Amino acid sequence: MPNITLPDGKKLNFEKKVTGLKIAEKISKSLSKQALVISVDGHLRDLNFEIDNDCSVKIHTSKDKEGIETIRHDTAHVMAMAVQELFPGTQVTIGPVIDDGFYYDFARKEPFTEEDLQKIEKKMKEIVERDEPTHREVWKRDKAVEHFKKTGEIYKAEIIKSIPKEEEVSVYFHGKWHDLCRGPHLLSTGKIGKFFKLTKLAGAYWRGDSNNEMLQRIYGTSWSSQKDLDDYLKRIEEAEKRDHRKLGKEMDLFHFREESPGSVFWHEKGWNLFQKLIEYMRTKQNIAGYKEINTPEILDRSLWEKSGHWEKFGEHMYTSKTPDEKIFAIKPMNCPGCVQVFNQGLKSYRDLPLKMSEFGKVHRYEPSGSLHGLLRVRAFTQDDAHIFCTEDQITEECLSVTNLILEIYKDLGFNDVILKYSDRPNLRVGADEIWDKAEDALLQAINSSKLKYTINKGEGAFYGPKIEYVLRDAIGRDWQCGTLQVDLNLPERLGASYVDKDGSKKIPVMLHRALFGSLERFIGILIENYSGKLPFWIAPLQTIVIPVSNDFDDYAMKVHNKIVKSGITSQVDLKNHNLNYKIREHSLSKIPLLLICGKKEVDSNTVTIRRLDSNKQENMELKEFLKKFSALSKAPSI
RNA sequence: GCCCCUAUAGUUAAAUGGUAUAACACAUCCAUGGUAAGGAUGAAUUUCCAGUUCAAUUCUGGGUGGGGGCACCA
Repeated sequence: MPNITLPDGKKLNFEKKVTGLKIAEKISKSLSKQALVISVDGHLRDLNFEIDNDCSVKIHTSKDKEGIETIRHDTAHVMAMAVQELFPGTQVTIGPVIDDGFYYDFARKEPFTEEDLQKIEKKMKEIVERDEPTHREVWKRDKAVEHFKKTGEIYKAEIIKSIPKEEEVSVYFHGKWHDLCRGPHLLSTGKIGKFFKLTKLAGAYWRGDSNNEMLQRIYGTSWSSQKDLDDYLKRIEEAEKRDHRKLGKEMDLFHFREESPGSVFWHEKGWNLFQKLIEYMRTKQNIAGYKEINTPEILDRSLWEKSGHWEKFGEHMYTSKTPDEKIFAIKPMNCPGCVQVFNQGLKSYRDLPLKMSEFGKVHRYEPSGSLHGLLRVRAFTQDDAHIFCTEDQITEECLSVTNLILEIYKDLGFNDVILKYSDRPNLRVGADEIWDKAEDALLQAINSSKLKYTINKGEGAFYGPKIEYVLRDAIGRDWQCGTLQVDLNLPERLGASYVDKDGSKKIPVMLHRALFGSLERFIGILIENYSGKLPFWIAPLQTIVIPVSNDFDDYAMKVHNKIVKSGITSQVDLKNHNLNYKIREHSLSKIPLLLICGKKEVDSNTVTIRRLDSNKQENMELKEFLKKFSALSKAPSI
């Protein structure tokens, strides 16, 4: 007779077979009400799953990840039910749980509309009201395939074929409606509650493969209380408010236009931010021993053929034919150009490691559907560098790249960084021994960095393993920015070599690295992270000087000129508006410092500071202000 | 690239088979002001190409861009 061990170690003994629900009832009335699913020896089961052996269990409520995910999974089922009731002939395919919600993919000729979503939601509420009971059946594979084929559910039949032989084929019923599903599920449709919302319509390929037909996906979210649902919707709204595309327009940083989709038109303020970041990086890299170079944007086709890009990357490359019929490519990467710089003159082992950096603007013909503001563009500037070194130097160089990245992210307010490590893919170049070495070296560097990391098996580049640096922003989103790749291929292809101690020619290892990745993308991330309120040292426009009335224009100009001389970006606002108006206007455009100048300031040779998001006034001598704030114009670590 | 949605002034929005409204921004004038919108006046617009129609910004088709996803991100 089953002996049930609870998470706190307590044991309960039952006379005969028992279900999760019974166990919950025995523990407490409130638990039996809140119980959603149960883990039995680590396997998630329905609450009416019959237990007849000794085991450990944990009963899940909406407070657990397992509980809330089951609610979402059930909501997906209820949605599919509603869709099939409203639109007979629609086929269901898959409907998994995702972060904060769920989706279900449907096959139907006519597209769903926004109004359909309302109808579906209404129908879902009806189904919740009907409180259809759930029950689970295990079917024979053949019977299941035949059944779903007969009912016109071709996709389901296909899914069954791909279920591993040793797994059961289970079918869940909610009332009469049923779906092939692994489960577990709640006891009835009423249990999901009413705190759900269908959020968006989308297309999605069957089995995620762009060669397959496109299905219609409906996304939704589902929670265990109205408050959680409201909080979630609020969170989405807040994230929309910090959208860099919106803020970029409002703050007059940049714009995009039809003539060049995916390329940025930088305005004065945005370009200032861009240049500040480059200046900052340049300083950091000089300190770290990099030599900055610059290589041509347009290079002859033959170089790209030699490097392998023509073949492997050709469809993403812009090309250009000259009047005399020569074909050039606009560089999609900086590496071949950099290797050519390395190739100038004989290099000795004493020159290694040789770190060459380049703020190189590259162009890639990205698929139109992937473009997204600054985050995915067709023309962007990489903070690129290539480190030529020996195999023995890989670990040390990787470690120093990692440290540099951490310093830089920290200066910019990102302290939460994780690594993604990708090792050898099936399709690759180079001998296994070299891969062994490269992977060991990278792993050593990762381990000594003490950062958390994940392994992406087989996801490395064809020419070598890589690390990707992922930072977490102020609202918990992860962004992959920096990357470090070991290249065992390109130096050889382009004939790079150095003279070793013994006088023999050797091929150097090349490390590709980028810290921000793309300046454009990083600026997008920065804007969203700070909601546009960038720290003083990096702000696109740091101060605006405002005279209290026109009588003080001269003094305001004088203050402005001194500020500009001290290296702080400043504007002076002499427009015909009153003080309140100007303060409101410039606060909304997120200028960190407003300097007010009136009679008081003129008489005492001071300025009155108003900081963004504060209504305090600080009066200080102009000299003191210049000293204090030009120091604050530097990055924290410089 | 694929699916769906979408395109009105500098921006954000409204309206209509008979060429369009508002707010903010902008310009001029008045007001010269002390920490988040002072007042008056003014100028300015239907994404492009076809089609239907007496008439298209509105309806239909297509192009292009934008948005949400999918795929892609070497």
